[in-house]
Amino acid sequence: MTKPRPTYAVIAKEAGVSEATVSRVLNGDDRVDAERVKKVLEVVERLGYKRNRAAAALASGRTNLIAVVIDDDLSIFTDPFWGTVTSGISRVLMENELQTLLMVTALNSVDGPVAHYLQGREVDGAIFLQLHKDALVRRLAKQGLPIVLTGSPHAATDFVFVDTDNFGGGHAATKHLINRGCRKVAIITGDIETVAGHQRLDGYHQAYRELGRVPAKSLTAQGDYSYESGKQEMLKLLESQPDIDGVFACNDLMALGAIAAIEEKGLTVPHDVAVIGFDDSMVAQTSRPALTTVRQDIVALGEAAAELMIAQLRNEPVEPRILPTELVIRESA
Amino acid sequence: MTKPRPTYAVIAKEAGVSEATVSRVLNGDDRVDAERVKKVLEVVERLGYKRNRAAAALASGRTNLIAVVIDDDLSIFTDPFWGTVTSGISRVLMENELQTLLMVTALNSVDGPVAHYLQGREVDGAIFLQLHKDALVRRLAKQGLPIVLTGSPHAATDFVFVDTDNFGGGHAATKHLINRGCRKVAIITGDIETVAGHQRLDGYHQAYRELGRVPAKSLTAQGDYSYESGKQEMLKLLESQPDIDGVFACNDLMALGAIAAIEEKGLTVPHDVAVIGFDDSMVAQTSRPALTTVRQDIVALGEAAAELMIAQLRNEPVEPRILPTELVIRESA
DNA sequence: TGGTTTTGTGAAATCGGTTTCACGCTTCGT
DNA sequence: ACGAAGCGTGAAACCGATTTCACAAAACCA
Repeated sequence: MTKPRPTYAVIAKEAGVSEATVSRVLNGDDRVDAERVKKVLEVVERLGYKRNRAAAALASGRTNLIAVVIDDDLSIFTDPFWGTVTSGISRVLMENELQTLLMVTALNSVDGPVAHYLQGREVDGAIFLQLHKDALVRRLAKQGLPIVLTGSPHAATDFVFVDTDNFGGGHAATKHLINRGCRKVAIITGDIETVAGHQRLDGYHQAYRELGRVPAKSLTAQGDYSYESGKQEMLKLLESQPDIDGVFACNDLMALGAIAAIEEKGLTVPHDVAVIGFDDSMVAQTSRPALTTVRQDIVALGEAAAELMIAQLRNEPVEPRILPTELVIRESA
Repeated sequence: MTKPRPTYAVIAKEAGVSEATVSRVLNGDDRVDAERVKKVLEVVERLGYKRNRAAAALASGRTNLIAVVIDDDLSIFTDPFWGTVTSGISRVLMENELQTLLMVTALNSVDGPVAHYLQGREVDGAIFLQLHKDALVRRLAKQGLPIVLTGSPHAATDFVFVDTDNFGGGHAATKHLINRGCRKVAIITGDIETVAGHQRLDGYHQAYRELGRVPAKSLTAQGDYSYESGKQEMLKLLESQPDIDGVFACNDLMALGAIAAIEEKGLTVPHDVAVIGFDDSMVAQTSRPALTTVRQDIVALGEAAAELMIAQLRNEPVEPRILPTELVIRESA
């Protein structure tokens, strides 16, 4: 019923060459007689040959597998972000004959099963989504495993990474609020611990600085990227400073929370207070008022990560990549 | 710098047994002398041995890889659903020493690279997200590849699948609307081609039937799961039948569209028209009014899929699994 | 007690590619 | 024109596990 798949032995015999030559042809070694190449390819085609990856991996030490590691802190359960990035990664890898090994796990320990797995040369490289405790990544890098991070690393390390231009996005958002006439622009940050969070805040400061002004400390509220936190922080801001007329929330969810808070206070968006979010997630398009927000191209982020990985595998020089953002103007600001 | 990882040869020598015995110990073969087992495990521990999967795969024919195949029709780019399912799958697989191979691709052809890959025994099984053209799946199944589908298959095949109780969800939603006093309940369906879409519609009909009534055909509008379609269909419904006082939209996005349409007509939700969605996605919690919706446990769906796959690999009997839904009552109905 | 079955074990074959190496032949430099 | 270098090629070693098979020792049976 299941006829055995052909092997090099069969192909070689059929084509009248050695197995070594078959291997050369199939791996694109160019110093093989053109006639033989043709012959081998013809046989391969005719027999519908498919290389056995396990055997190839064993012999060559290359698995053609790239791990995509996602820290399982529940964010994946509700945030479409990671799935989107991953799909971008996967597509590009696949185009380059690489497979995506997905690892969703709690990465707290430097010694968990994932760590073991990655150290075992079971994959040719690893792409980390979100920044994890450096320890593991650093160790893997030292072992020579090609690594790409999404999101800027904490310290000024020489890790290869891709990231959205958080600074530019924060700057553009704040600038837009100022340009449309806002005099007192607050910011609701996300987790300040993350580099992305800090960069968006820096962008906000920069926009103020360009005006020759410095935003009052009291205009900075710290949320945690949740709807609820956006609402609470906005309420607090408005109570202490009722004349706030613009808010940059560091993600869309908090922006929506902020809008809820503003309307609860009897004010309207954007007339009394203009609001800008970050991400251009699905909620931004469907909310009312529709949310003005900073769009980041998430698929492109994944694609860039994959491309950097591939470049590393080819021993090409690689530079970190910062992807531009785009301000999407809707109704809220 | 990189010290070579130990192999069976080393372990065997160190423990004073044969490689065959090492293999037996590490694969849980129980007919090995207890003393030797202990000795081998001790050496394995001491040397930090990690099995080389490529070699194991080559020798045994088992790869310990399970493919998760996602049809790349853009839905993944915006819908958190698939990422969530996948994370559930991945977690359970990993707990069982299986790895998740992610394949995001256009599956239209029965002959694309993915098809080749899956046919090449490069994975031990495949989990399909969304129902694809049966042809490929059927072929793979015939070849003996263990398969699990998420979502009910079209025909009454004997595929193993997991699905949400779409019928029950549709029924519960409609029932709730009727119970709260709605006299004329419309439905905005999703893609009627999909089984899930049909089942939700059936649930709606069943709820009516239990009242001894039959819903007018004109109360059924067909959307495509997008916000825009929900809005358009609702507008049309209200124009032809202004006395509609309840709507069951087959997903949250269309429910939000419907709400927008209703309010545009100068009516209020839920006072004039009550609205229920499906999914309990993030937008349901953050919309105003907060959306009453049918929650499906998406992570559980993934976990169930993985469990069914594992059962198949163990040659245990498997039954399709239908997961219950839960009506989450918020403000819109 | 003689013979048959069970049990634990190791030697060796095996999985299916990749890669090293040596060899013969062609090309090049002087 | 002669030795050196380069090129294409196949034989064979190799990657690191699993699995078959044969065998000795122990357990079982009548």
